[in-house]
Amino acid sequence: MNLLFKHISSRINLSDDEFVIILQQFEELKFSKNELIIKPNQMVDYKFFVLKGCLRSYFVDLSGIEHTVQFAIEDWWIGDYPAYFTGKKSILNIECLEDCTLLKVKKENWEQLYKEIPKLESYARIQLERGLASTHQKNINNHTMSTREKYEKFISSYPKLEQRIKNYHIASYLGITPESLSRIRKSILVA
Amino acid sequence: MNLLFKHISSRINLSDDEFVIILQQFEELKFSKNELIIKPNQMVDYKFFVLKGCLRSYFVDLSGIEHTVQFAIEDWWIGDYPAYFTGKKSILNIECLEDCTLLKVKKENWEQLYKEIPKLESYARIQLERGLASTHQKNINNHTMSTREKYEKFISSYPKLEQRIKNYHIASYLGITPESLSRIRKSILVA
DNA sequence: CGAAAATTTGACATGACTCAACTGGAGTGG
DNA sequence: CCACTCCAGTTGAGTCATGTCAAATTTTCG
Repeated sequence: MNLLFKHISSRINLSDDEFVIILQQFEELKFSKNELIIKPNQMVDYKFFVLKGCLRSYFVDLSGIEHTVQFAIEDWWIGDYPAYFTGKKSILNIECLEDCTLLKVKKENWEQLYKEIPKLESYARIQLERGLASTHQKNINNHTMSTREKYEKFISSYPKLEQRIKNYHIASYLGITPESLSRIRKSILVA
Repeated sequence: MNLLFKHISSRINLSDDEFVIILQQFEELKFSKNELIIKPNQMVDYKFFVLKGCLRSYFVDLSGIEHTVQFAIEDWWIGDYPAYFTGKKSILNIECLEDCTLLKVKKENWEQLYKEIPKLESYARIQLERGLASTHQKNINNHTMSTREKYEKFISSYPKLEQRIKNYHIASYLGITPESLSRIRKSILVA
């Protein structure tokens, strides 16, 4: 079964016919490992659903340091949401960490679907609510947990991700240096 | 003009009649300074719109330290969103920092309104999108900026808030101790 | 096998924390 | 009007986690 159908119909009731209408607005694209599917300073009026592969979004600060914002694997949405939602130029890079197969949809087409299939706006709202709740939780964890605890939480929350991702990307996601992560990993092994 | 009408109609077109229907689902409540309008471990199937006053939401970690998540003044929504969206028990306290006048709406009534006034779901989605975009931005700032820069950004972004709020609440929002904030303020004065 | 990439280790610097003490202002009661 | 208390904010000293920079080691992959 199509991963996107599964994803949407796990949140709202969706007929096969309706899904056909939805899928018509999507474009299936393949990208190679290391390719950047979004670069900073672009108009980003589209977002992606991952059918296969692994990606990360990150931004580069003034010192040239990369900060990973999000990872995505099969069954996840990914995009430059600040840009997508506000219409401003992109600030993120989105990079394929593996060869990827993605479904791309333009914002205007996606929002047009709200009119044809109103309950799709409920799906969108539910997704946003979950995103906001999890971002809130992540913020809370950021303030509450030690770096070590954040790392342990990350690998226990996303065991599938951890195996597919370099440690320095995890470090960049946790907001620490690879050296610090290495020391934390060592201290966990010893204990 | 009613602040809530102004808020909604700045995002979507809204007739007076429709607003009457919406307002019927709200309850106006007054609270005193220092009152907690939400405490942890409650069911929170409602949220608030601020007509007057100043509030903050915060949680208490295992060490007993308070972490301020959000401030709200006139024209802002506030609630325990993780609890509201997920249906789980609350984790936040929401405290009145001044005497407050609030509009309360229950989740089920609010969502019922989506059926009567479908474009209200667009309003909800737009609010969520902005919330998510600003939370993303806040996360980015957290990783990019020094504590001093975060403080300077806070007071320049919310000059009205700063005057109404104790420094130790700002410190708690920035995730630092009041002592550290004091030292940062001193270093800014000297420079 | 050999080169490049990823990870680990060491030495030192730094920013924030903790804990304790002190300052200054607002409000209160004698 | 003064003494007292409370609260917010400031200051000082010592500690610790993480950063930086450089080098060594291990892993990956053509």
